[in-house]
Order: sequence, then structure tokens, then C-alpha cells
Amino acid sequence: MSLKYAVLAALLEGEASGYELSKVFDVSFANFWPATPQQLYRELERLAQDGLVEARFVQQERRPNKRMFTLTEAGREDLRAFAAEPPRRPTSVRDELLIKLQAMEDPEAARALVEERMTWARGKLDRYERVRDRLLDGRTEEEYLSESGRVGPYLTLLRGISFEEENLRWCERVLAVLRQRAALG
Amino acid sequence: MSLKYAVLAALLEGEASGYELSKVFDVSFANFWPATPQQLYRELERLAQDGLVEARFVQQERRPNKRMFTLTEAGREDLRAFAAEPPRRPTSVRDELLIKLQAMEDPEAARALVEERMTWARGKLDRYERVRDRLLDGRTEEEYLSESGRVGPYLTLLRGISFEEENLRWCERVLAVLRQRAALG
DNA sequence: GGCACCTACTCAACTAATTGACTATGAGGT
DNA sequence: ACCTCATAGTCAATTAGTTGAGTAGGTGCC
Repeated sequence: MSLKYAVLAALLEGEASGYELSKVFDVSFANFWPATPQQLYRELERLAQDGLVEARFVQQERRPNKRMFTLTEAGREDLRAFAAEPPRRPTSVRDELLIKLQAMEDPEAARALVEERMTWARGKLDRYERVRDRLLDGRTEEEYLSESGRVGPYLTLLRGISFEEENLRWCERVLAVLRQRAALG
Repeated sequence: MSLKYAVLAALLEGEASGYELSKVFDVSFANFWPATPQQLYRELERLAQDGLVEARFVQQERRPNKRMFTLTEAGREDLRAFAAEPPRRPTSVRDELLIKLQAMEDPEAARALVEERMTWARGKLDRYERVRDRLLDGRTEEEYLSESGRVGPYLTLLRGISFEEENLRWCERVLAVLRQRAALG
């Protein structure tokens, strides 16, 4: 149900193809609503059938043809109604590393997995930084906030950044606990 | 696939019924691998068929009968192998609020949703605090870490706590941005 | 005396998500 | 000449997850 609105929300930024959307869901939207290309194509099909988006074919010369999707007024209205009411389902996090850590017996293996996670988190932060720069486009945060119509994209980006930063802090904490335990044991 | 190992990991704490497991997946495990009772019963069935857990019926007098599950040596071994290798799939977060925020036009409605989220996060932190107290059982963290065989449960609990704390910090940030924008606009 | 809630599940139907393979074309490198 | 990567998708099969109802005895509250 929510994927529907995630797609509609993504289309608020303007007309997009399924392929372009799959890129968006691979970077910025991935932090709060991951989706594979297959999910997106199916969802777009449904949305078009329900009249919430409009599709048009675009013939291309040096690339495969594509379909571009736009929000309809009905889609905009549906999204508006969704955004106004409180979330139905609680935030859900799925993290395999935590299962492994929960079960872990070997502290050395745990340390290795946690350090891998840290490297990964730093990579993600770098990518967010680039998304942020593109959003701000040379302006300061203040300028951006006063000029730009919609703040949503910025706030969700901040959440992604804050999540990864916390991830790093927690990893540090885990390493400290493992060291302490090694010293005590 | 990972639910399987989440269940096995939960059974590391000792024999449990499906019902008891569903309680565990409602509190501590909920932070990194949510599962409904129905999922658990199905998974336990499968695990028993595969010989990774052993089930025994327990007749009860004043309550419905139940089945208690224990890890077998094969289950323990399978879990060990899983825990040693790096995660296959990245962490995934699903958060409806962020879709709503991404789409949001009305700052006042946004503020209300964010404050609701804050109340909720504080409630969750309280519950974690109680879980933590039960784990530590009067000991300091140092004592716990030197006495207890397995650190996993403590580290995953820390992640839950850290996630909600960060949630609160991000909410504060969002409120600040909304205020700033209101002042600028 | 009735009603809601807790324990302890089972069953059926449904929707969502994942995986892998397949179709095309073009660009760039070695 | 071949290989990989990027664009832009489609199809089919399977697994995972959700929802709602049903069963059945016990406890606690007003």
C-alpha cells in the first residue's frame, strides 16, 4: 500500500520514467522505502490503470523507447490525503547484521563484521553528501529553505544522513564493548 | 531466509514456545527483524521438519497445551555458519512517516506528525530501558560484560536504544527546520 | 453477570517482494 | 572481434509477509 504513495511522492519532483524512478529508489528513497525495479514497473502499471498517473510513450533513437509518467490531479489529491493522516504501520528495520551479532560467539568475527559495516556506512554518507550538494546547488541551508517550495526531500535526506551517522557511533560502541570484554576475559 | 536464523538466534536463549517467541519478536527482536506470530509458527514448523529445532508437547492444566522448541545441534551449527559470513542484503528501513514528509505541503501537519513520532519514540526508549534493567539484573554494564557468556543480546539492545535516540534528535532537527522556514517565509 | 483480555495456537486467503532469465540497442574499452 | 556496462524495460516462478477469523479455557475488573 505504501509503495504506491512512495511512487506518487517521487513523481512530485516531475515526470520520470520507470528506469529513472528505479535510480531514485536506489539512492535517496532507499533510506525509507526500498523498492526493486520490478516492483516499480508493476506499481506504475497499477497507478496508470487507476488514473493516478499518466503515461506517455517516448520514441528514442539511440536507446530503447521508454514511458514517461506524470502525476494526475487525482494522484496528487490521493497523495495529499495520505500525507495528512498519521502512519498506520510502525517503522520497521531489517538488519541481518544484528541477527548475526545476536547469535555471535566469536568476538573476532563480530569485530570484522562491524568494521565492514562501518566502511559501508561511510560510503553511504559520502553519497548522501553528494545528493545534498546537488539539492542545495551552491546555496546555504538557509537560502535553500527560504527559496525552495518543498522541504520534504531535504528532511528525508537528513534522516538518511542521521541514520548512518548513528550507525557509525553504535559500531564504535560495539567495538569498545568487545575490547572491554576482551580485556576483562 | 533470515527469519529462519532470527528464530534460531532467539532459541539460543533457551527453550521457548511459539507464543513466547512472538513476545520476543514484539519487543527486543522487533528492532532488527520484525515478525508476526503467524510467521513464527510457520517458520517453527519448517525448522522442526528440517531437524534444526526439536519440539515437545507440554500438557497444561489451566491453560491451552503448548509446544516447546529447543535448538538441535544441527540448528546450532547452521546458525554458527550463518553468523560467520557477511550479510547478504543491506539494512532496510521502511518508514511511512518519511513518505508523508517527503510529500508534505502543509508544515503544520508535518509538525503534528513529527511530534507524534517523538512521543512514540520516548515510549519505546522507556520499554528498552526496562529490558536493559532486566538484562543487567542489578549489575553494572562492566559486571554484566564480564559475567555473561553472550554479549549479542546486549549489543542489539544498544542498537535499538541508539536508533530511537537518533530518531528523537532528527525530529528536533526537523522541528527546527520547520520553525526556521516559518520565520523566513 | 458480563465483557475484555491473556494464553496458545491453527487455517485460509491475500498481497507484497525477490530472483533469475530474457529482449533490445548503443557506448566504450582492449 | 569481443566484453562489459548503461539504458529501458518484460515475464514467470517462488518466497515472504499480512489480515482476519476461529477455537478454547482462564483471569481480572467493575
